[in-house]
Amino acid sequence: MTIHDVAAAAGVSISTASKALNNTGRMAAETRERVKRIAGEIGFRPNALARGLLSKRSFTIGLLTNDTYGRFTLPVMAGISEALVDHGVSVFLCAIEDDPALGQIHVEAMLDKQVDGIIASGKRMDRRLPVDLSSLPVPVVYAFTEGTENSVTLRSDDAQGARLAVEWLAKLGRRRIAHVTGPEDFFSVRERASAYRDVAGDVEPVLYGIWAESWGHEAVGAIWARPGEKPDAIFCGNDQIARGVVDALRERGVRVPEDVSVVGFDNWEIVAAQTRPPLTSIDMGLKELGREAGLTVLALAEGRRVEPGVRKLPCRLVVRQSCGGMGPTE
Amino acid sequence: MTIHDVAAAAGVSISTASKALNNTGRMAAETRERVKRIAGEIGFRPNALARGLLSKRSFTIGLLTNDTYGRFTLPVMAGISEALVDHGVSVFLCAIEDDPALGQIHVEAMLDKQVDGIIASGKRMDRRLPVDLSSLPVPVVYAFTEGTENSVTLRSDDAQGARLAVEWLAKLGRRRIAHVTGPEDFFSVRERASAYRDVAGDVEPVLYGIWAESWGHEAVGAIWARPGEKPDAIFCGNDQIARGVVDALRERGVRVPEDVSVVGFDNWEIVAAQTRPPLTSIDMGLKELGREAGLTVLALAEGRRVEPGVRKLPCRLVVRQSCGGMGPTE
DNA sequence: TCAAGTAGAGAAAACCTTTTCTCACGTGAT
DNA sequence: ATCACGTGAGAAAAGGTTTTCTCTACTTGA
Repeated sequence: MTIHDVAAAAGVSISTASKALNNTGRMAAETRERVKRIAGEIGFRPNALARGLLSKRSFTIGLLTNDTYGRFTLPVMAGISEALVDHGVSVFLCAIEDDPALGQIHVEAMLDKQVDGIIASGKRMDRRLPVDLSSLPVPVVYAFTEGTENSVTLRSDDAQGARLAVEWLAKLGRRRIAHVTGPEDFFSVRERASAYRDVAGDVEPVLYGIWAESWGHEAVGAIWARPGEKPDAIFCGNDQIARGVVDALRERGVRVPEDVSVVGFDNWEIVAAQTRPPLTSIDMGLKELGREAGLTVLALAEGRRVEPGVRKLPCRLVVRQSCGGMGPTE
Repeated sequence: MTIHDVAAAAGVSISTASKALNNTGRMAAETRERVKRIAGEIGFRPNALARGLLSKRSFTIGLLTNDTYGRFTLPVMAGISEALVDHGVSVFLCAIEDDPALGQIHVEAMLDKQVDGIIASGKRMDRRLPVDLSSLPVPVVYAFTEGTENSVTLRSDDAQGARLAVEWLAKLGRRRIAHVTGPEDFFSVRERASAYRDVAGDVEPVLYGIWAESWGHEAVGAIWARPGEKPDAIFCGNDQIARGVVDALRERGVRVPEDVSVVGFDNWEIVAAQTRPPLTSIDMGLKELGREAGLTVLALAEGRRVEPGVRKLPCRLVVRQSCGGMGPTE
């Protein structure tokens, strides 16, 4: 089923068939219509390989990630795919763990297949993928992972997200807002903590730990073991910690949200929705991040110029029940 | 950087260069070596599009899924990729939600790109993808989703998995084993329940509900509200339910695993490992499933014959701490 | 010394599509 | 009647690779 068959069936030459189908060239309107109709009838679909060979565009991009869980990559992937499917672009997903050799293999396989571009993603914004993408013959966009000098990098605005959370708590009348978060060596952690400090002041401490429920438990233990006034809100570094915090509070007889409001970060449905009460959380908009990354790499592939540098996309607050209050006012 | 360049640099014709690089044809060993060396030096990599155009093999396959979360698809994907990367095959991931139109678009895009085959996967083994793959010009393998008549379908052996769980509980001395599981209209649920019944007998009931922690809570409430003897073990339909069960038991002062052993299903790290105590669970071996699916579709693509029908892959028990006892004896 | 055979290497076709160039024919103007 | 021009359509090249066929020159055996 090639364009030869279409041409033969329509009684025209291959070139005429091609021009008819692509709406190019000059020809009688009747001819064009006839070719199109016949192509439709016999179900002709052009071979993308042949087309790509000539046009230097394969309508294919690669998504490289070391995020095994897919916690971050999957929403990003969904966004990319959603944005690009309309442009006829398909996406190679390459999970490379943290193996440089595997990364190299995948990158080479993609280059051989003439991908129009590569999006690099990861599980942590301040770490590089274990493979050098800085001098590839195709454009590269970094999404949710550290990019190289002069590259296009997309990330969520953690500071803005943190502010959103703390301001929401403040708006609900909370004054003693604590912050329980992940390891301090994460850039996101420092950024969120700093924004938290700006809005919440010095009333309560920042507790650094690990990204686990158990740490949320522990942190509540530590705070409530302390003499003096207790916090009336806890802003958590992610939803898992928040879940640990909520569970620990409940076990200790502290009511959420009546006595203490809790906000999580990530809006990881599976955690946030299953917590009792369900968590109000900050959504990093990973799908939008993916969409932007997809459109950006496409623009670069088409030769359009894109300003290099880091672009931060806004987070948004998702209100559930762990804070009390009504929906967001904005 | 094409084979032209290699030929020119080596002072041979294109055909000789090609034959040298592919270890085909007749030529002086010295010539072959020289061409190879030069190709390596100038970093020549053959254009897969041109190669595919001729060979009718694109070394590309598609993974179609409607599993948005990626809970099931991601491990399957990892297995596929792991198995196929050695063969130079890259994988298009297409998330089609439950949208037939979107599915159609993705399938057509993949066919245009001349994929060598398609693997269909889903979030539920007894449901079809919302797109008909029964008469495609490329081989199709179904993994963790219902296939069509005469297709190759891979699934996990839920009955065997359930037996594994219940036998483990029995081996630990548990005699009153209850089963709290998901909606009865799931095939897996019925299969697991039936295997449970075979091994555990009629001592305790099967409680059907939904796939959520809250149902685990509720179920414990219902069981403990009942007069008479309580179960000494609960086999749960998935890890989320198991987590709800464990939490509910703890809240009620029932000790896990001392008083009641709990086994989950899915071995979803993020749930199983964060539960207190961490869940012993049944792993469906999704990565192996993916690996098998990958190798199978590759075999079909290469024209090798594969027996159609349903192939069940074994589950395995992953021991953590929610049952007591030591590691598995087998 | 000549015929037959073989090793080594190149020419050309094929894969499928797009695009540029060329050509034939008909129309309108002079 | 001749010229210029526009219209419609086909021929051919290009893209990068593989594969089959062809050709030359040399080796071997008689």
